[in-house]
Amino acid sequence: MARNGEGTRAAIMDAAQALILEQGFAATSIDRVIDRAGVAKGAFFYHFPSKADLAHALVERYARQDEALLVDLLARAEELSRDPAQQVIIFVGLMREQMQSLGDPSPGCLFASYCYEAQLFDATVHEVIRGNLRLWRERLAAKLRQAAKRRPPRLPVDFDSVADLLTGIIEGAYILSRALEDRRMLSEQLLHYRNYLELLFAEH
Amino acid sequence: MARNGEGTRAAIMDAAQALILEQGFAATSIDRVIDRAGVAKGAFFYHFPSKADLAHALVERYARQDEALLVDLLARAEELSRDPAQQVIIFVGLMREQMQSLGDPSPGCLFASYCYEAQLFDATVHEVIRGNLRLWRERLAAKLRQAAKRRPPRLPVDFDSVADLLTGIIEGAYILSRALEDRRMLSEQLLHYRNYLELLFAEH
DNA sequence: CTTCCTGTACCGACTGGTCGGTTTTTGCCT
DNA sequence: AGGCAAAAACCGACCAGTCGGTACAGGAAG
Repeated sequence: MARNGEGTRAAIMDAAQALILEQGFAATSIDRVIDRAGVAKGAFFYHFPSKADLAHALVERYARQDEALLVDLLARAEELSRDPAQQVIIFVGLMREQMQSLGDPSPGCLFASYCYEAQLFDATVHEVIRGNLRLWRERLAAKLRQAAKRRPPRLPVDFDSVADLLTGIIEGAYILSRALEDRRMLSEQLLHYRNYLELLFAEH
Repeated sequence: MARNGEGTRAAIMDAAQALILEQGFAATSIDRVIDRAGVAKGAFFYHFPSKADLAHALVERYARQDEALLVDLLARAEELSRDPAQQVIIFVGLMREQMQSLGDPSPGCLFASYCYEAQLFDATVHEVIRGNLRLWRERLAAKLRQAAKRRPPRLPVDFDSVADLLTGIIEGAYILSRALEDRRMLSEQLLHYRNYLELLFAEH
């Protein structure tokens, strides 16, 4: 490995992802990516055969980080309580912590960015996104079903749908936080999801 | 007015909006817009001085339709019940009807599309979006405050934030419905918002 | 005559992508 | 230890095509 292969590759991907979240994939030219990353054009096409391959590499990396976050927070929540309902509520709290620790740049989700430029990406890219969304649904819905066994919810709900609601609220809050330039949006909106669960699984 | 000025203008805007929701603003070239609209390039630049002006005209039209929908559904909800809490719940139900009546193309919100290509638009465009989001917040929060006077919520909540939750859930559901190719997402997710309100304002 | 368009030809800037060549690191031979 | 070729990592000029936008002559409808 001459020089710093992985480092350069990561620098290109970091620059590209930041630019894509600011202005979308189509408007993010390779020239601007390599300018921001501080590398030449040859370096880009050494690491990525085409711009489409960059898109694919980015969504796969993002999906891996996303899955790792899910697994990590879920494991921590499971250690902090024995009650499944409490575990989900704690999980939401940990997500709020996570969201608040995000840096200055207006936050955004690469999945959502891709979804609003859907036609630019091939089926394999969309399959990565779909797979991750289904993973969140499955993991959370399983917990919710456990919770419902101990204490039936006060309203009849589809647990897959309640699980989807969390990711939906997060995606929606990203958009609101960008449009209204209010970074507290994420944690405020997640609080309502927590409220909803608490009311659903309230005793009596 | 020779020929059909407003008709051509609308045809261009319809074609552009459809393309933008499929692939984003940057990837939507003027050539493809006029091709889809069935007009010549001269016609485009007769109606719009630049592509940026098209973006502005589109967001303003979308905002007007959005505001009209809000006012209409709210008025209908107010006629269907005297209780403010019930009015909001009915309003959510009317929104679900509205969402289900949307046509075949995977639905999306122009505001969200613009937000994920934020840097391509000037401040006036973003101000239109912000204004509309704030309008929804104000109108809904006012209703929620009325509801809270009659029956205090079971959990302490910020009503502006609860109002934002509705738009947030809708935006999130748009993304989920696109990513998972499931058109029922919109109405399912809105049902949870309704549940949340019912639990918040439940008697006893 | 004005308004609303068509059609085509054109411009400079920028796009994704190619390519020949250069530098750096590594593994191997002596 | 020193030398050396090959592979890996990178550079930057260059290409064909597309982009937003201009220009303008002409035609159809009110």
